[in-house]
Amino acid sequence: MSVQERKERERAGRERLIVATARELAEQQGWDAVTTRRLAERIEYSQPVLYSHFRGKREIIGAVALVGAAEMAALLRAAARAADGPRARAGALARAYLDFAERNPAVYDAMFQLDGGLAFAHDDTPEPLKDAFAALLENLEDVAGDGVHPGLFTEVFWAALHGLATLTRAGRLPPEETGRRIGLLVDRLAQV
Amino acid sequence: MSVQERKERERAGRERLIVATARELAEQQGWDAVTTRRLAERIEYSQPVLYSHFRGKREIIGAVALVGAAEMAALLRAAARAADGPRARAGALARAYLDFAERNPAVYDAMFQLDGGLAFAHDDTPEPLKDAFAALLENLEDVAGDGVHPGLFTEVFWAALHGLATLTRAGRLPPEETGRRIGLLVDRLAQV
DNA sequence: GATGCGACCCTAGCACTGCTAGACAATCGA
DNA sequence: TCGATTGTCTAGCAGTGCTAGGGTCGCATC
Repeated sequence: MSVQERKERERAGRERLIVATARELAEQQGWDAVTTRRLAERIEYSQPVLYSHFRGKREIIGAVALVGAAEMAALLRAAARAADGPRARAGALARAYLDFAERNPAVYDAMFQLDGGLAFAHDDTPEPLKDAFAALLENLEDVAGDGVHPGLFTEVFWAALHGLATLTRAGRLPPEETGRRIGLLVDRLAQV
Repeated sequence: MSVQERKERERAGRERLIVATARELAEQQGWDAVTTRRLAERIEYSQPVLYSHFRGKREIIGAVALVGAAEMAALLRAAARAADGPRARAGALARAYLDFAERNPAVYDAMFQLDGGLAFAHDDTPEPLKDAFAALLENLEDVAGDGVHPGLFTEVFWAALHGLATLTRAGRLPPEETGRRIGLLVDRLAQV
């Protein structure tokens, strides 16, 4: 029995290694550089080993996305905790969100740009994703305004942040003004 | 001389055919299905012909993006013209934008999601892209509010629309509520 | 401790991708 | 009519995600 447990531990460890290596490689050289061959070489196994853990490259991207979502949720909550008052919390949340996207572009891509084969906005949405949304929601409901559904407000707020994040990263928006854009956004969206 | 002119006309026509076919194929089966082989087969030429018009697949995507930008700019202006008053114009603009993204997902991807090798937010940004932004700007400056730079306001407004468009299309946001999200967004962002 | 079995992993290969070199044919100017 | 140039195609390269099959290792059993 203990032999089997050890094997499972080793398997789980190797799976984490795959995900961490994929993330690392993606951050270093972009997702295009994350090929199954290169990934296999870095973890010092052959390609087929990857497929004994994941159905394919898509699932690996999805796994990176889940890890990233958990990380982001924690960062968002920490940023919100450090702020005083609902409005300041909203601002801190927005800055933390864009900061995460800027510091972890590959992970952010895995979460929202690439196809990681993950379900969204459904009952079977993976927990880390729902939790990341919850981290936004619980810190925004106080500024949604009267008569506005907090969930809907959070969706709009999130979409705006997502737009800023992706357009900035793709070179569509000059990054120097990010701070002012956040200021304007929070100023207008957040009520009292 | 007229022979040369005819040849240039034919070349230009074939180039338009390539772009239109790429767009069509992408809308039908997604950009992944737009391979140089399939594209060449559809235009009834061999692959290398594509490379006599474009440096590579990237440039073809970029060409589709430019056509799309021109189309979008026209649609945005038409929608804005049909509305009465600054605020209603902003609303109409937002609906037209999301409508375009929903009706032409592949073109929208070419413009903002994929790498078409286009320069943005620079002096050498292609005219159609600058013009599409201008179409937003000229219909939003009246609702930017006092003391707010219209360009900055347009960027934020645009980012929010872009976020809604991409998250909705990727299944991250349920599409049923799109109308209410637009309502909330315009209601908060637009100042009288 | 030997043995048979099963889990595990690797080599090799498939069909596909974007892209290009070089041969060939059609068209043009003289 | 002939030579040169332009244009196009066939064939092939290196690389992609993914998989079938064989072989080797470590384990549970006798």
